[in-house]
Amino acid sequence: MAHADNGRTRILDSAATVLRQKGLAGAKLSEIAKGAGMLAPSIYHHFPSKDHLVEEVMMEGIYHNSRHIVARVEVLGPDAAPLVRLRAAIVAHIDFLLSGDDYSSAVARVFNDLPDEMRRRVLAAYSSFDNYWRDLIVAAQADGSASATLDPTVVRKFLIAMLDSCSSWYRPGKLAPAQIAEQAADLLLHGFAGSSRPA
Amino acid sequence: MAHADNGRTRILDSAATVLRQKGLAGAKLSEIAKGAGMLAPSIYHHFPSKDHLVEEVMMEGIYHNSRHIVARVEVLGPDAAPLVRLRAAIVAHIDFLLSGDDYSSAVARVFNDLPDEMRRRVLAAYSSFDNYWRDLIVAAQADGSASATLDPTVVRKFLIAMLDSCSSWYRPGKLAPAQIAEQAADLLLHGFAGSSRPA
DNA sequence: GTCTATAATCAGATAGAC
DNA sequence: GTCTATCTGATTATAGAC
Repeated sequence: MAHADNGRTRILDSAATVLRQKGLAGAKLSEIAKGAGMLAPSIYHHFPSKDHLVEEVMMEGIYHNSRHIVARVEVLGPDAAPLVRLRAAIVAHIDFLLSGDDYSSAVARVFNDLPDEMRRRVLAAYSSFDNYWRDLIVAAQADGSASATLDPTVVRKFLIAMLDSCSSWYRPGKLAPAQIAEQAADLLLHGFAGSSRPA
Repeated sequence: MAHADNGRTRILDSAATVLRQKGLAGAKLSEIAKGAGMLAPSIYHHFPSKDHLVEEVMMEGIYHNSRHIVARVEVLGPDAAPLVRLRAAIVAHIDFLLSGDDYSSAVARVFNDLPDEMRRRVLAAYSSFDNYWRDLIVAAQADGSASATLDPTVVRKFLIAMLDSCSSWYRPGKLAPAQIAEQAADLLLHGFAGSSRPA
């Protein structure tokens, strides 16, 4: 299950790994092919172009990520307090990113470098998930447990940027992913100011 | 003063603009040259390679940015409360980024794509400025006005990632830079939770 | 389905005239 | 100091054998 052994999936897995590490322009087809145990031209038996391959990695990454986070939030049930749900989403997002999912890390790394038309399509696919974050944020404001003076869109942009940045600076050995996730949630929900914070 | 008219500076200005908009791989020498009113090979009269040119843009960007922020913080005087100084730094950083400085935006955009050796050098140049942020953070923790349970390094990474993200999603016409800056400072210092915040 | 050529393209870099 | 012309190298993509 971890490594599907058909060629197409091996190529996708390898592409996600290389894209995550090298970025869009740095991801050469020859290296992707090597990771899949074949040579570059063989990729064209499975994908019509590099762009198509990259786009499929992006779509997979979005799907992996959103499915994981939604599952971790919805297990709390719809009656959980909005802030509890939001915290769960934050922790799940970092957890997932740092637990090494190459697909979602690849999205975080190369999204801004995508060709315009492709970025539009990927963004469209992302929008339902974006709305999920937005709903979590707005729900907390609606029931009075979060600051209504903050713009929900700005909060979401800052939140996602902050969380996504982890994959570029996290190195195993110092803080564990779970600790970083807790710090992110504390910082976002309660802020840096204040000598202690509510439990 | 806005546009120095010697060739070398025109090339640097154009490179910063193109790097900011297109990223590292997307920034072609021909386009940089066009922005400077010349053709690609002429660049080599002023710079030995594209890498040298890019590195100089990065160094300028760091210098611009740090000088601006330090000035806006230090005008408060050393006796200002640490949190007041930190807030000033946050506001100044966003202000500067969104006010359209191409050099510092270029740094935020391409830093992660830089070749390894060059990224090390740029990071080294950045480290004194990094320490400046760190000192602001640690000072607030030391005098009890900020949470001591948060790791200063993690706070700094999250903070910078959040602020730098502005340049990729900000569009004139909605919230003004000053408003975004205020929201960033409120979110970071006081958090999203809480129905109101201290003045 | 993967391989060995090889084409087509493009961008960074160089040579040398003006 | 900038140009025209050209070289070099890398990379995506194709053709066709096995």
